[in-house]
Amino acid sequence: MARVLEAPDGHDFYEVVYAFVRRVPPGKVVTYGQVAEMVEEMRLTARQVGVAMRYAPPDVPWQRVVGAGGYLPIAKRSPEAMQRQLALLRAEGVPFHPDDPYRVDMAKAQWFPGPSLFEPAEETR
DNA sequence: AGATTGACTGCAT
DNA sequence: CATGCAGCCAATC
Repeated sequence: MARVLEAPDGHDFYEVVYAFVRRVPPGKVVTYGQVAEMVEEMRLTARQVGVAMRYAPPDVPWQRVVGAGGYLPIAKRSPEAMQRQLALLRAEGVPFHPDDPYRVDMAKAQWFPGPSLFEPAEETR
């Protein structure tokens, strides 16, 4: 049976991940792997970020975290959640590939943080 | 303490 | 291009 991981208490890496994701501006996205790298000192893996997103508080824009290459890996686990994410992203104006409506155009939509995770976003070229 | 699971990823087939 | 699988780390049992 698939066990459900308990929601984190809130004093671990989850909070750091949430703080980072909250900085992703509307219309932009980051990848699970990217977030893991940003919090590199904590030795996170993309999977852990996924778990963190699953239990993300309401104020965290979880939909702005996508899979590598702009795909939505959540599709395998939960097609419904994928549809919701898709709708939210489109509503924000996130660009998708013209020939693949299920794939985010990372070249245009990927967001990169400033030098510090807590610094305001810097201009993305 | 060992096995299992999970909003992942990259390489192999 | 589609599947499969091992590696990744923390939480659970």
